Amino acid sequence: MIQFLNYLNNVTPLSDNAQSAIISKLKKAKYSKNHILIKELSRCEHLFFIEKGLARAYYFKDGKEITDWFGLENSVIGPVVRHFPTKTGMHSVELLEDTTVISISFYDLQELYDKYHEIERLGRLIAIQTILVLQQKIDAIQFLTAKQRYRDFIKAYPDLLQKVSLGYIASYLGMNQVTLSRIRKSKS
Amino acid sequence: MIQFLNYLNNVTPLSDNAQSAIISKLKKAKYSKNHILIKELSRCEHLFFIEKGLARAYYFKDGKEITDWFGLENSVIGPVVRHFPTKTGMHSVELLEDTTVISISFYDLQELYDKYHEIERLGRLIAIQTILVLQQKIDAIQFLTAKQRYRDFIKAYPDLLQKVSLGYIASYLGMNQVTLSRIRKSKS
DNA sequence: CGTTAGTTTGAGAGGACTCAAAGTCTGTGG
DNA sequence: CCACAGACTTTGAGTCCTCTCAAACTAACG
Repeated sequence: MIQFLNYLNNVTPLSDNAQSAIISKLKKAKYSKNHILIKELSRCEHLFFIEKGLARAYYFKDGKEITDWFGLENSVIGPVVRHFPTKTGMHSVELLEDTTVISISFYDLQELYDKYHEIERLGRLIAIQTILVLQQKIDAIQFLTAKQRYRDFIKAYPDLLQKVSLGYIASYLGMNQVTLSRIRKSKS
Repeated sequence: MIQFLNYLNNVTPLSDNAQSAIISKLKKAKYSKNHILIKELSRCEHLFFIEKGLARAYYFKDGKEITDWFGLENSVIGPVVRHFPTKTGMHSVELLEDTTVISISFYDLQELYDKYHEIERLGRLIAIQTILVLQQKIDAIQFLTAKQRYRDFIKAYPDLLQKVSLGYIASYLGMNQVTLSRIRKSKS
């Protein structure tokens, strides 16, 4: 569990009290590749932390699957992607490798928010980090060409290229899979 | 100031204590049209609430001005747009009408966060609202055509059309001003 | 090996952009 | 009260990026 606490302390330092309160609510679990960790994100009752492994969030848009988010090790699912109902429909999270996750129920989380001011702060700061990520994403979609977005992606996640199929990356980058293939070919 | 408190209470109900603590830190001011309310957002020391009037946030991208955000009455500047340094450079807020704003310094705000758990929660919830707005924006840019985005804009802000010049709206919607002009013409 | 998922390639279409010029509106000064 | 400068909007022509549809490959797995 130490890894998760490190992650949290890195956002904002927590007291020993708060830390052990958090620990008492955590559960660890291991799932294998292709497991659907979350069927319907908006109805998911838990927040997850990926200790080891890899995940992706996706949904359907006009019959096509859109990958929204990649969950590398040491990332949190819940605050990061939309965990609110959308008209778009199902938003799911699938594991792309054997993965160890740590979870806490939203019920317990809410209780911790109520009880510990500092945990509430933690939540605020994580939300703000998410805002920054989304703003960067907006900039990328709005101003960069498909080629530039792909290049940035390679820089940011060099190892994902091997692990993840082209189609997932293409939809993540907001472009057609065919387009990505051509871009990759034309490498330069 | 009651209007601002209503706004806040609407996000999450605040105790009388917290409310009067907030009130004691607020300042009201009135500025006229074209006034630059914030020169450099990332260095701005205050959070603003628009009680009456209209504002826009903008920045420069490759020499062109991009409008990022419109501040209608009852909206907050600070958490809503990026108030963090960006490589992009200057991010400013300009008033488009004579405007009454209520402000609080970030220093005081931090103090309130420290002192009142419930205000920290308020901050968290406002951040989450912002996340939702940004996700909608991403969906719009990524999946809707320029025409559709314009239509949605008209629905969402019907009165802004009269008040704001085309160029601002175009960049807000992530399209060329010339394109917007054609779209508007082709109405349907 | 055959079946299926995933990737590449080709041809053609369309949306949005750029550059450029013409029109329109608005406010100020003569 | 008119005229003109400056700002904003419209229109035209041409280009490019990305998409779609379709078909050919390739790789992986049972």
